[in-house]
Amino acid sequence: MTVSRVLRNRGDVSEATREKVLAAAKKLGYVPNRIAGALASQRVNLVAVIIPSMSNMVFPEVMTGISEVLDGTELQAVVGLTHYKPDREEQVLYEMLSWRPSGVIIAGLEHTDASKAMMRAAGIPVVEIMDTDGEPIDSAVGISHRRAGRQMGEAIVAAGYRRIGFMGTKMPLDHRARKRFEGMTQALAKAGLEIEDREFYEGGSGFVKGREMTQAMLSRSPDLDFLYYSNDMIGAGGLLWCLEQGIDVPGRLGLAGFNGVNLLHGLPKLLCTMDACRNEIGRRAAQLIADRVATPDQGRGAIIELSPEIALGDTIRRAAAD
Amino acid sequence: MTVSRVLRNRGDVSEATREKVLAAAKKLGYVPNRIAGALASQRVNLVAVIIPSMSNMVFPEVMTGISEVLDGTELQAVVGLTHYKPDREEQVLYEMLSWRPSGVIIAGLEHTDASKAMMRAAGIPVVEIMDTDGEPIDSAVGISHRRAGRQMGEAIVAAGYRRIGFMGTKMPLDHRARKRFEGMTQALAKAGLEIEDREFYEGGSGFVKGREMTQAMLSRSPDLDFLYYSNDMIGAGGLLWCLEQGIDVPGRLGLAGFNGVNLLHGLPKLLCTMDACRNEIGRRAAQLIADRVATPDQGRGAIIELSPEIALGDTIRRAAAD
DNA sequence: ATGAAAGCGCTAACAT
DNA sequence: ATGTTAGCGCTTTCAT
Repeated sequence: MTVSRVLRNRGDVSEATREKVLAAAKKLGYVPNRIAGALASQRVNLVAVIIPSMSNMVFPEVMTGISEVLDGTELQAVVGLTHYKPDREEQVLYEMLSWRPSGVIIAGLEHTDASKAMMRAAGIPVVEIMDTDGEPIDSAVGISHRRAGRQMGEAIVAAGYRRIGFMGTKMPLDHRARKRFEGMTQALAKAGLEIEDREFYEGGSGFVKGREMTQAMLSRSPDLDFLYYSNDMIGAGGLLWCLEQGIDVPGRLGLAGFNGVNLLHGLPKLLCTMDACRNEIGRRAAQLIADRVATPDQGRGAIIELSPEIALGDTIRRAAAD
Repeated sequence: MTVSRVLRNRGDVSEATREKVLAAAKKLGYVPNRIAGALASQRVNLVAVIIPSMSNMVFPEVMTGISEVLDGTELQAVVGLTHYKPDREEQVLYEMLSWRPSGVIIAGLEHTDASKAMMRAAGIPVVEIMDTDGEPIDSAVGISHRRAGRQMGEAIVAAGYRRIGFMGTKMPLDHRARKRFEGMTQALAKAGLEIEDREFYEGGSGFVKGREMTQAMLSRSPDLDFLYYSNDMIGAGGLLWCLEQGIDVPGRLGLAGFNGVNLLHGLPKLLCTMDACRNEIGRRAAQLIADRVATPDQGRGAIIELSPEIALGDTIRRAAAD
């Protein structure tokens, strides 16, 4: 009836009745039932966001980017966490699609066949984020982690380092970390080098982890002259340890991380890193969805590859050519 | 029809038909429409989680706690962000309640009258988290920030510090930070002391912010012998700066933060802090909701106050009584 | 500018 | 063990 029209600011309703309805609604604490609304209208203003975790630095920032854009629209993000498990991802996706969202933003390009089938069958815009090394189902926004690893490898070689150690998470399913590692390996190989030592850890990434691993690796392989960390948190821990030991960074030993975590600016030395473009990825992905919702038959299959630069900081030698 | 029964594992269905239905569903990529289901059954397995932000350390950990518990149930968290703005909270709440969730977990005890009315009228379990200094609408899980501030103040006084400076966010609406500040002031007053200098900042909490503020405050008030930071990130920045300046910490100058951010273990010195019990708050709140959903007429109005201890660390003098 | 009626895709209760 | 029927609370369309 008329009430419905008022609450959606739709159709022609006289100002008088309009106000009357609004007043009554407020007094009764009436909240409309969107479930019924969505069922009747076949429209749901929800965007499913499916990401591995909230406990590292990266995804909260992606979420912030998504919110920045969606807050300017009718759309609402709904988050589901997969904990890097493909079958959990499948289940979360199923749950979310059962609410018939207007779009899906999902981390990564690797999914189970069932997940892919569901996303294709859903008939809604799907944006795969973080990574562009692979074949997206529909659209993608991210960076090439393989290239990121390669660029860092090239920078390390160019700076004159030769004996490189690697530290990362023990996560066979963190495809992006794997791709960075592959890129780095490839760049080193081109210079006739190999990773000399490596160490993998489980659990949260804190400073302590970085310290412990660095100590372990350097006592095992004291001749290393560069340490590449798969994220900035452990890199920062390693940096603090090295400085305490009086190790000359970046002269005797170079260090680099990944992610470009701004919160860490303010360490005794600025860690060499590479921005993962977290906020921008979130914003661009949300924009893609918003545009597709507004204009359903445009922009399918868009691929946006961002190109972060290395931030050299103070932990890698500058101008080795001098 | 029967299909519905199969997909919900309900009622008596023969194994044969069951399998047939499942196979067909999988092949067609069929995902049931929960909107219709929810409308028909008047049950929605969603829990609305309403928090200020995702970009500091605290709420992602609360979310992790919530997920840990909810993952063992049929319930699903749906997050809405308020950015510390009461009217945005009201709007987000309205949006979420319109989906008729099974429960609400909301940060803080301060809400607009309209928000409170909505929550009371919703007829579902509501758990207000983080804070217990006030009157909850229904249940609450948190710590007393006033007491936390007081305890820290007492510890500072007991350690023999006398000239205290405070640094916090310029956030009139961060009630918990405000309550901690009040508690601290009160404890100092009892010892005849006052905060001698204070500084407030805007924007993200990074190490750099802590460094800059510490430098500014100490050059303005060089006689301070203790600095209390409203969070660990800026405290860590301050600590790093002080150590670089060669300031004797905790001898000449004591430092303390708040939150108990484990990621920061591994700094050159362990920052004195107080755990905000983020993960446990999330878990207990989720448990409260889960229990109420299982047994609707039990546990209304439960108030769980957690009692974190001060973690002295290395930045406050021990055993001043010696 | 307002009212009336049909139906969105399920679940619940009741047949069979 | 399976089929049938009547809504759930809205939106949409058509009528007034």
